[in-house]
Amino acid sequence: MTSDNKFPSINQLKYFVAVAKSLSFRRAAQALGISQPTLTTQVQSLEKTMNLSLFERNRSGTLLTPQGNTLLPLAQEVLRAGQRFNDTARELIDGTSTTYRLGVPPTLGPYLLPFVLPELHRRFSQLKFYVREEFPQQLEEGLLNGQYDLIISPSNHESAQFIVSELFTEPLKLVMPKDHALAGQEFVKPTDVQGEKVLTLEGHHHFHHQVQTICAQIGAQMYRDYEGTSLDTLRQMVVMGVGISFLPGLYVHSELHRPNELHVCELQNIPITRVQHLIWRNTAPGRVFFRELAQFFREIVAEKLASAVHVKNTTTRKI
Amino acid sequence: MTSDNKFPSINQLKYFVAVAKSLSFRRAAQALGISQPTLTTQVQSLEKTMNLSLFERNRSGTLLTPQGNTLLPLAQEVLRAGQRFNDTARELIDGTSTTYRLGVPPTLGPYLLPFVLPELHRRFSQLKFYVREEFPQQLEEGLLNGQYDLIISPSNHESAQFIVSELFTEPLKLVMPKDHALAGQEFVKPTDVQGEKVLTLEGHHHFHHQVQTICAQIGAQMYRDYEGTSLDTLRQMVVMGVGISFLPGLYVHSELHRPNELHVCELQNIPITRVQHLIWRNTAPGRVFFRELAQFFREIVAEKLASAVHVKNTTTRKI
DNA sequence: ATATCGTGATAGTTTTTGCCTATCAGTCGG
DNA sequence: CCGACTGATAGGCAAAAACTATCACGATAT
Repeated sequence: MTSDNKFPSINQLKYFVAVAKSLSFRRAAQALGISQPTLTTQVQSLEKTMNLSLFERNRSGTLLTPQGNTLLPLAQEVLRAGQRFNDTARELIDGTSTTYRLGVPPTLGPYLLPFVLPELHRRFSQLKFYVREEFPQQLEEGLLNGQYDLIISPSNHESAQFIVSELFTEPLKLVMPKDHALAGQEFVKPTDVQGEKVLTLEGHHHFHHQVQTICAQIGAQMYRDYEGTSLDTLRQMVVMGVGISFLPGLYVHSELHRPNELHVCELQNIPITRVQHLIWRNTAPGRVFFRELAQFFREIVAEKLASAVHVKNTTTRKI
Repeated sequence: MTSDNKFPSINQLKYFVAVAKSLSFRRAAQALGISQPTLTTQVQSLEKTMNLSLFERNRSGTLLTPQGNTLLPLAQEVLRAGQRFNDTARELIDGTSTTYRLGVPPTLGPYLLPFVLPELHRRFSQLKFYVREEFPQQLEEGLLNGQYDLIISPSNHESAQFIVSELFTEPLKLVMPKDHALAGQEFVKPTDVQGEKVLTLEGHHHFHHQVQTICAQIGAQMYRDYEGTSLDTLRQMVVMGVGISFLPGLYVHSELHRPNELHVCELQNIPITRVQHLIWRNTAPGRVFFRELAQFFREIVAEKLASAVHVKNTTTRKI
């Protein structure tokens, strides 16, 4: 006796509406493609569960009761909502009209997605991404627990649960003030950098660890007193002469339109890069489409950002 | 292949929402009071008819797919619409929370309903009437074809399809200008009226025919050149001295608050009245309540309008 | 008056659907 | 590596929903 939430079935509501429209059980049954007795019993059953009369049966014709009159638009609203569900479901079938939750690292998203997403939208006008920026570690965690459907991440952690598709290789450029002693060279000898103060982002950026590794490798010292919270502040600190730094190729490509501000170069013979991947759960039902999507990413990047990054002709691989 | 309007059942949507909420088939099944295999098969069936995946099944846990995520609010909207249907149906059960379409003659409605409807609303706060004024002939036609649920009418045509419940008897008052020769008497001898010009409403008012009958009976002449379209214009014409007229007691009671304008009297020994009835179809499922309703009408009229009309202690009778 | 046609309701039967129990096959944490 | 968890599957039964055939009644035309 808590709450008799005995819902009428959608079919019964459909039958109710059909009879209300034609005011004839026989004609309504024909329109519905069912037999008249079925229609009669179903409507009776609906009336019984609702405990009221929807129709006034007359040997000649059928009329809506005042109650039926009141309930008719509500029943139609249920059917309309069902129809919307159906229509939307149909659109979603092939995966190109769906909204995916995409996670990207903050040091990549703003400099990559503006080139890629508009082009994807051009190809699949109904395809949408809900983009969120987080550090790679949280991205992977979020992908695992369902917060994301897709992430882009530099780490290709082996995991039985992920499918990792390599997108492109991005160089890390060495930047320094225009008036720096090493400025002017396109390639700088690693030995020249020894002893330089290298600035980087705060610790939980993947970028931080990578720079740390590089510094250890070439004997440079990381300047830990000032760690930026964004690539923009990092650039500003370099401009102000606090030190030198590494900046992702896509950032340089996107943001350094005033080349006189900084000198951009690379380390000689030591290609420093990071590799970005598109990653999804191997259990994701969208995995077929995700594989195509990764390919689209590569194609678009190869087309639009060839000057900044390198796209291997890699096919998706499972790790 | 026209349109696969294979609707998901309401139950399946309910199951979908339940699983989406708890992200666990077993817990959702428990919450729904069904077994886990049933839930699994129903959700699978839903996915199959929709031809997409709503959930990503992982041996440890369950996640919504992007499609499921999109469809979830739509499914909830269907359920909410169903809930509204249910809630409304529950309110409508006893008939006192329903909107009834009530038809009344134009010579009665404005002078009766303002006294009755507020009182009915006081007793049944959810009871509503959609009131429409028409001539009695159209009222009966409208009642027959379902345009009205209830009508008030002076005619008590015998009909196998109607139930007629007498409400009250209303006198027709004789009115004349203050300076008329007969003014001043409370009862006028019928013979004195012979030769008087009697004004009335246009032909399709029931009122017209009744006055016609009376005139023939007492030997007065109907003045056919000016037939009013409303009781108000009729009154104005009498005030202007065009002739004398009969006016319904309830109209006199409602509108003649300036008694010096007109003299109101009655014919001696000839009680002229009209009887109003509440009428509904004998097939109307609301007939039990309509019977009560007629009784309420009589009680309210007896209480509020005793000075203007007469209520018999009549019970409902079938004609 | 009476036969005919049209209405929805009913009876009896078959098919489909929904739900159950029992069990399986993976995954995860200790 | 084991036990505890996940959802999926198989088989069976009962309820729901469908069908055909027929009925009872009212309206209408003959």
